[in-house]
Amino acid sequence: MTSILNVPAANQLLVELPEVERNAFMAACDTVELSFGKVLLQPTETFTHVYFPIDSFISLIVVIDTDKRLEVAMAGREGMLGSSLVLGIDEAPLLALVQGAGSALRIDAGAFQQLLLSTPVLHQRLKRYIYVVMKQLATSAACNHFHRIEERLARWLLMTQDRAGTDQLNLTHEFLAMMLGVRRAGITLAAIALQARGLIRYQRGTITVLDRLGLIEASCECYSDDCALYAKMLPVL
Amino acid sequence: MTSILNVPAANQLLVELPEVERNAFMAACDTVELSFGKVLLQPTETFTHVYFPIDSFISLIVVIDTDKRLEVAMAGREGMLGSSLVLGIDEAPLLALVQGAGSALRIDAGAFQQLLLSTPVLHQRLKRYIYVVMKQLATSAACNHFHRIEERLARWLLMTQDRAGTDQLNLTHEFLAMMLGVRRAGITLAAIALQARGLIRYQRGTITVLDRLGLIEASCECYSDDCALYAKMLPVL
DNA sequence: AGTCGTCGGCACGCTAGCGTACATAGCATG
DNA sequence: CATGCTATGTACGCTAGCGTGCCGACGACT
Repeated sequence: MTSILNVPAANQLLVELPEVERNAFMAACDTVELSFGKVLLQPTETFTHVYFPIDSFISLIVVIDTDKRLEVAMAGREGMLGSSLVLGIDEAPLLALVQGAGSALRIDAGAFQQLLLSTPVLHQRLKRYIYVVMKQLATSAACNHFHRIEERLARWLLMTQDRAGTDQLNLTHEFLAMMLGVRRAGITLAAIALQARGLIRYQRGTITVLDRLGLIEASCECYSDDCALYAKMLPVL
Repeated sequence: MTSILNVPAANQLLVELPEVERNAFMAACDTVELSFGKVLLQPTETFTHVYFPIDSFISLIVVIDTDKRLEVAMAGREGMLGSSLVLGIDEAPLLALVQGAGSALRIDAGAFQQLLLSTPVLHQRLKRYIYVVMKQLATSAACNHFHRIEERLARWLLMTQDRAGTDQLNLTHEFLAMMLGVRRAGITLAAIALQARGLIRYQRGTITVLDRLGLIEASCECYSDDCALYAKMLPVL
């Protein structure tokens, strides 16, 4: 268990807060464990809590027609689930699915909105985060449209690796297919190609990143662009 | 020229403001004419002004690789250009292109941020607008990925018609191709199909919507979904 | 009236990815 | 060790859309 003092630093949005804000935040939150596959929110559901992942991460998914799904954003230690509440809206826009098990800081939705009134630094930082997410959503739209499965897969693996903090990822082709909105067989082909290039290795539900730099080259620009934007808007001081 | 009293009602985000807020707003803004094709902002450029279209409308476009472009959002009388400033960020995330000539209310970026401090109703309304845009960006991502050109074209024409307020649209296939991120020839085929179904008629740069309801049926759900969300989050009282 | 640039129709072969189906192989479980 | 489930490999024909290039038609402008 992480010590109380370190916890706020574990989520990037919460680092470097002034003492007062940190204390107020810590008083209002608790730590929860998120288990893989858990649906935290269905679209249009009302937020009961806001989550700040520590070593867990969450997929945000657009659902069209039950069988047509597409991940459009990810929230791990660099982000949060519930940014709509920063805008004063308590309705979830997307399906939120726990994609990496682990812990997260959790705050009651009402308490969170209250808290924001007295924590201007945090508030400002979260607004910047929303901006980043918006731009990433726009980029994703173009990426999903223009880029090939192999590039998109590479990008997705990198994003996941960043959030999982390990080069071993527990993922099936089936799952990846849902995330990227493509056929399972399409993922298999792309994965074979990436493996042949020596960038990843995988077997029965486990993918290992072997060559991160190579994978970055194999991915579309969108990955680096996203990273650059985040670093620019939400620098870790 | 629209009368001063009516102007605030001309943009949907500005309707039903309390007297005080309306006056403060009117004092800070002026009316400008936007001409077709004008680039109001390049991505990463700094906002100098915020625009609230009256009968003009603006395309927000993701640019990847110069020749790969995709419209991801539209701002007409129902929206605004510069919502990032509501989040305190003065950087434009996307390319903003005037797609329909007409007039718009314009405010200096700094004055706008000042104004928001004393106009809570407007501020809240704009935050709701940002939420709507975010959800629309996510929907667009899925739409561009899953839906066929013909459906997307139908949707796009409907969205444009709503903002143009006329059933005659001045659009070339070339332009539409850029908006949807597809080939010009792809648009031609889709347009032929829609015309054959009696939903539209067109000739040399002009498209006329003949059967709006039919066009809604021909479009993907995304159109109605977007409309429904807007109506729910930003009702015109 | 003639000229010329723009707009739209169309056709070519090509690629990515689809839907589906079936076969193999790893792993857990009894 | 046998069984059975699940993950992966692969193959089939098919479709949407691509890149390109060419042609005709419209219409603005001299």
